[in-house]
Amino acid sequence: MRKRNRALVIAAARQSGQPSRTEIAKLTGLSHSTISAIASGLIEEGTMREVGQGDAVPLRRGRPQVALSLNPDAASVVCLYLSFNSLSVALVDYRGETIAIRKHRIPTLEMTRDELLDATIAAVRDLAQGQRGFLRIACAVQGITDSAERELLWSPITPLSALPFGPALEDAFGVPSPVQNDCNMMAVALRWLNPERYSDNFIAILLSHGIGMGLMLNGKMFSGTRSSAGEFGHMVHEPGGALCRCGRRGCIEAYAGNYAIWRRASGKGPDEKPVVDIEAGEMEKLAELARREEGPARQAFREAGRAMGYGLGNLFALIDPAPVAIVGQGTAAFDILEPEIRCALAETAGGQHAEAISFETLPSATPLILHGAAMTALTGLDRDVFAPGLRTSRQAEPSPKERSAQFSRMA
Amino acid sequence: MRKRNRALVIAAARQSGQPSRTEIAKLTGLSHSTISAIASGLIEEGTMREVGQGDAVPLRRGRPQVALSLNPDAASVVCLYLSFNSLSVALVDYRGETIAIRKHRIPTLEMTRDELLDATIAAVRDLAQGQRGFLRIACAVQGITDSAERELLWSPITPLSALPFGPALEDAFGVPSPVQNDCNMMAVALRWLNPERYSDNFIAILLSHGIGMGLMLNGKMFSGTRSSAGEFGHMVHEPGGALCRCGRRGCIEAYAGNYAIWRRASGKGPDEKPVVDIEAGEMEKLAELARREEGPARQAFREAGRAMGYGLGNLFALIDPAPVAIVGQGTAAFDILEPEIRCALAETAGGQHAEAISFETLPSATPLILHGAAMTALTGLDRDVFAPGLRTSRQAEPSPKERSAQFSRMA
DNA sequence: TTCTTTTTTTCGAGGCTCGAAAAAATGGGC
DNA sequence: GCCCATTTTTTCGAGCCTCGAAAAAAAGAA
Repeated sequence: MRKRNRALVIAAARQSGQPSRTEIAKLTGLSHSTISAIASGLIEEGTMREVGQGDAVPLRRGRPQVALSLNPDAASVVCLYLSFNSLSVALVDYRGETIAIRKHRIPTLEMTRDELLDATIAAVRDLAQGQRGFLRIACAVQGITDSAERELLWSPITPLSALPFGPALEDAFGVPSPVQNDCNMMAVALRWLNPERYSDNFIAILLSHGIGMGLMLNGKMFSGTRSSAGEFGHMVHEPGGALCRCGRRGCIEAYAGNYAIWRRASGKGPDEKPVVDIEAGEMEKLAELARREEGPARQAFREAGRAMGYGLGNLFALIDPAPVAIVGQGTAAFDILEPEIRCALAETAGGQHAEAISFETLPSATPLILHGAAMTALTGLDRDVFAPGLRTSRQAEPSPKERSAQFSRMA
Repeated sequence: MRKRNRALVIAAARQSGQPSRTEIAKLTGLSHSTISAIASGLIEEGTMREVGQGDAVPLRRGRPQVALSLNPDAASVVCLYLSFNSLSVALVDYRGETIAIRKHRIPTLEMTRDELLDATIAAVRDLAQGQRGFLRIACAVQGITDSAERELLWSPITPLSALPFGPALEDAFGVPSPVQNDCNMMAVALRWLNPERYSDNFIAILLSHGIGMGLMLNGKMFSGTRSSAGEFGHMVHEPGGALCRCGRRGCIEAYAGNYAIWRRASGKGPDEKPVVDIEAGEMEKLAELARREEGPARQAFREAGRAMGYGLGNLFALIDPAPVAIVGQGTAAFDILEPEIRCALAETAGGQHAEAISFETLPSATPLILHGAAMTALTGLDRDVFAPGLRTSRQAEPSPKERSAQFSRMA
């Protein structure tokens, strides 16, 4: 009970930055006395800090509020993002501020299993050198991860499969190191950055060489039952259709991924093997061409939009319209895609209110993904370290407790 | 806190029928003292009852366990199921045992708004006449309901829309009367009947004239954000394809619903307007024909299976394989459909482990739906009446509490 | 009849939250 | 410059709740 409320207070502080005790009381709905007790506990153990007047000096009568803040030195975490030819790492303090950030270019496609694992370990070691010990690593990766958040099951960035980043990092640094899908991290970040718009149900789509998606349902990240990642890009748009990077046919990605648009715009057939990478500039040129005149480029974007529109329609048929965030390099051409998307959407069951569906575009994905990973790591830390005992889901518990959980879910 | 544990105890009792205090303690994970206190409270207020030795007389030493049971007279609820030309009502006691059940044949397609509402009211009145007052009505309907569970937004059983069954029943009987999708009720029932197989993530598909689906995700019924009902049947299988009952084209239902199979098997074109109803015997004849020889009937079932397979594949691409229950008249031909479904599934991203996906068929839907509605009503009763104060989601609360909820979701 | 065993109840300790009241810290007005 | 009004924060006691230990109850076994 206390644990839950501690967690509540920490979450409130993390969200609002420098709240006073009174603000926390309002935010959490707990009484002033309770907040006072919890806050003094947190301060005493060094999790929180009083930081004087905060920013705004209120010119009101009465005892001034004293701003609280999570103690940046209470802990730090490392977050990293592994994508095609790129590895980003960041060190983040307990408040969520980035202390250091670094980006490495590595040839992921050609690297062996051990080279990939060692590269991530080296990147973390390099970043954290001389820093006080961090307590957790959050690893965001492009591709499908397992639901235990231990390894990368499959990824377009490497021909290898089942890469155990989680155990490797845990062995190297001795701290919990969950591995999660990059698009899920995007969704987590969006929720922190704009809780008004992105609250309990929304969709984050990453548009670049391939297509990924993160789904927030009922206020929780939805990761499937076994593996993670809603494979929106690999829903079938046309049974038996264009060749996809995944080897199957007719996937949405095989129409709307960069490689697909490029393939179509270059007049190549839908059976042509997808190319590995396309420069952002190249895509921009295609978009420019499509904006200027009728032709294969415009047609390519049209088909891309159509595939996405039907896919979204199918998604909405299942889960109902919700705010959509479109993230990544592909947003640069979203002005061309959007009319086609809406047009296809309107033809589907999910698109009944197609015009009401709201898209937001965010061009840069990496900062978002790192931020999501950081928040995931920090809330994990809160759960495990600063307010333990709450929801120890994966702990080996005696069956009574599990049963209890089952009943509480039913009730 | 007490409220939560009371709810836990009630849920445990409802699930296991006649548990002793010791069993409840095991099941809920609470201590014996707590159970003792809660149980005596529940018994005193008449919610629970001691029922002596229960069924099995244990031939062990020691003080014998005394079996508890929910008091059947503590309350009763009415559940009803409105489907094409049919209205079923049942009166259920607080234990969940059916006291009375009745089925009416009504021409839903031709009835006016008021006739439909009055028919449901009359059916409830007729059933409950002379019985002690019931405390809740649960209304399962074929079609799309709103997320507030007030009305039937759209349904294949009537050309009318936005039928306010909830308010109408509440006005007539003065008790809460949520309206929910029939397939969701199926899913709820499956979870009660077979929690081993149907636990936190599974899919219930109703196969008959049309196609419906209920989705259990993360242990909760997933109903979209605005309306309810995962419209699996109206996901697009072939963009611009066969004409569907809903007026759109290419929906899964337009290939796999009874009317679609019948249309294809009779050699009619995919643009032919769907017929309103087909006798079960007629469908059985078609299935027989398809089993016997190559021809349009077999081809029709093939295409039906293919549409379902791709649809399931797309679904699994998003939410990962989970147990599937296939319910309703259409299961009679599932032996013909299954190979095709698996074959199409294997071509999709969601079908990577197609052979591992498990289907269970249950021919009769109505009892399942009524049972689900009954359980929904009873757990609603538990929440509102027998353990109030827990999660009063829709109550007008001061914003602090809502905020609090927001934070707790983030943490 | 007495002993064992098992279930259920009782009792007291320890936590937790909350409301009310007190204490602290400031601006405003004279 | 002093006192009052106002607002925030802390303190204190009441009231719940859960739990463990011990006691009581209710059988079978010897």
